[in-house]
Amino acid sequence: MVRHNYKLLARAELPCDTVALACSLIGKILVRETTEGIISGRIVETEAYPVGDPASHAYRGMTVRNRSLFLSPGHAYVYMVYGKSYMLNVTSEIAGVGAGVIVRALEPLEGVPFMERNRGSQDLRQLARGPGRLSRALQIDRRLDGTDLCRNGPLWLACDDQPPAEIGRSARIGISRGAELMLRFYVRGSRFVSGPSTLKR
DNA sequence: TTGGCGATTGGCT
DNA sequence: GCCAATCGCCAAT
Repeated sequence: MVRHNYKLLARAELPCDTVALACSLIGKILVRETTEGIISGRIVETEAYPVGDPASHAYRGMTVRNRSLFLSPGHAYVYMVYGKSYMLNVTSEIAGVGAGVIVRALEPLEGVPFMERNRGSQDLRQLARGPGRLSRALQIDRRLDGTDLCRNGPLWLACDDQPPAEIGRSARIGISRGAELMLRFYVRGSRFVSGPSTLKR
């Protein structure tokens, strides 16, 4: 088994600006620690939901559901859509300002057998391709809402010395309001990126 | 209290 | 490619 060498990402390394953070998170590593072991993957796709964005859950202010979005940078905001899929976001902007970045896809690194079991599939490409699949693979649900991703714990962010990937930019997937904004970032050429092929160039 | 609607997915054509 | 499933949220009643 490949041994991966990475270290906890310091909060100071995270751009405060939402769009800058979305771009910066490409290539970083998401680490899930369970009692069974480690599951990790490299982030290959993100989307920014900045201040003033009509598609942002924070657009109409703080509610019981979205309050984690208003935490300081580097916290988890986890919510459910369509009654079945959990979405993981990394908060941005200073505390009190609601904004964040959704993590949409991972390239699996460690704990692939756990991911296969959690997803009920052995298709490596599909294990964490898409925000709902990613959460299922890493056992992410509302219990992890508000988690500090810049501290060792059940879920955290890491970086290694892998050279930066070539990053593509496009419109976001699956939204109606603010659909024209180019706020999606992804690794060009990665087969682990979600969405139609027209959004991978 | 209620009804419309998702930052999706998986199955079927 | 198309579409139903599924349920918590929240704006409007």
